[in-house]
Amino acid sequence: MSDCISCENTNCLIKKNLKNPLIAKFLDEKHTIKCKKSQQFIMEGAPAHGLFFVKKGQVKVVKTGIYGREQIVRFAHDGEIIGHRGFGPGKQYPIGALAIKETLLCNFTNDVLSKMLHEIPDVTFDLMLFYAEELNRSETKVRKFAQMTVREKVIDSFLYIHRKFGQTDEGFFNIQLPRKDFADFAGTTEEQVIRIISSLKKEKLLITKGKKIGIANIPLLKKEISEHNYFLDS
Amino acid sequence: MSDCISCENTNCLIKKNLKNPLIAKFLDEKHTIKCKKSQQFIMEGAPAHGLFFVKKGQVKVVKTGIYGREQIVRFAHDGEIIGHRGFGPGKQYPIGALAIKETLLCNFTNDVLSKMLHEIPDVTFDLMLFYAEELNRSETKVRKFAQMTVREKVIDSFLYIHRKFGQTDEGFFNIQLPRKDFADFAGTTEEQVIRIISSLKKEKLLITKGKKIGIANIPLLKKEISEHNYFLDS
DNA sequence: CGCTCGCTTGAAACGGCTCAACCAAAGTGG
DNA sequence: CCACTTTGGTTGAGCCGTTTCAAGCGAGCG
Repeated sequence: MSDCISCENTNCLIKKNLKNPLIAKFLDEKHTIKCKKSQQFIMEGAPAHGLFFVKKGQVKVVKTGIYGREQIVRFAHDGEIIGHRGFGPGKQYPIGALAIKETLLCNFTNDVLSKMLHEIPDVTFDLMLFYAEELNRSETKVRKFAQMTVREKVIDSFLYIHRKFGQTDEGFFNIQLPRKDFADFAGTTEEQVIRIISSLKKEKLLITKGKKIGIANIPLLKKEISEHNYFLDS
Repeated sequence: MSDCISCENTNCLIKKNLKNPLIAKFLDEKHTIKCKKSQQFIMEGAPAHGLFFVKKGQVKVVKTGIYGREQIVRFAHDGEIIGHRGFGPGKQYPIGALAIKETLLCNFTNDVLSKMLHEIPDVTFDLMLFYAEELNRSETKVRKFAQMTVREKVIDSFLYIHRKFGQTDEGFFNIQLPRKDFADFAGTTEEQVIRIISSLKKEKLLITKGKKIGIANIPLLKKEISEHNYFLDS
């Protein structure tokens, strides 16, 4: 079993409030779940049974859209929250979630969580701030999807992945994703992503080795999208 | 001055918690502001000085995007919150807001609000739920923008406006908006909106009279977008 | 060894945007 | 009160970016 005291995820909401004496009793009600690669642990539309924290691993959050087209909402790793949108009585999860690689999850049921939030205002406040930030990100994304060209959206996705997962010593992303996933995240097609990767390679902005992708020149790549876009973060 | 006790906006966060004895002292610190038509009361990028509630009126929330293109984030009317994304120390408003017609606003400064949230957990909890809902809406919108055709996006906007503002006895929207605003909301151009209005009129799904627009057949119009789209709300 | 899966490229078709001209209604000033 | 300007709405034509379809390639695996 995983205990929160020795956990290293300082960005975790629970970890932050660990000094609060009220929180201890809730920690006993936490479940730890182990997911294999590609295993789905939240089904879209299923009744919500609580909130997940990524203890260690990588997760993608997906949503089926029009024509059954898959949209990747976001990626998550250590310390991050998943399933927070299923919170509330009788709610269903509006998204699905699956492990990209072997992943350890902490789970609180809705009941436990609800009690915790009503008893510990600090946690509620932190969770509120988290929602507010997510909202920011999401609204920025709306703007991006509405106004960016496909090339810009793809570049933006690469920068997001790099910012979030970092790179290996060789300069490749610390996460393995098929081209299709980049497409589903950027909101375009696999072919477009491939074409753009090809041209970015020619422009010496990207490097690839098999399925692995890395950014060759971050400032220059950033410039590609920040030229006209005053300020977009996520 | 406007007092909350006689206020009719039962969906208002404050109104809901009015029975709470702790809330009274904060109400004295509320400011009431009157806005004329087209008057802007939140400037994008300005330091945030608090949260607004619409007491009575109609407001549009805008954001300048790429190439200075204006994006309408959402519309708001009686009882709704505006400027909630500027919450937090040293924050700036990420959006602008202006009155569509004469509007009455209630304003709490960040200081007052912050104290209130820390002292009254119920309000924090309600605000958290509000953020969660907004997040839902926003993420749905991401999906729409990513996958709908322009025609579908425009139809969807009309349904949103109708759902939110209702219609007059003659069957026109209870809000007056230029075509350009529909375009900025749906994420397209004025010309597209006009073309789609024209064809929807021919299909007997829409009626117009000058600038006024109304839906002739709601179920049929809904069917236009729900055909392939499993479930999209907002 | 042959099969499958993911990646890659080209060509064609489509949708949406831009530009430009035009019109109607409303507002303004002599 | 009429001519003039402005504002918002409307339509058509052409262009460009993106998607779709189709075919081919290479690596990995049973």
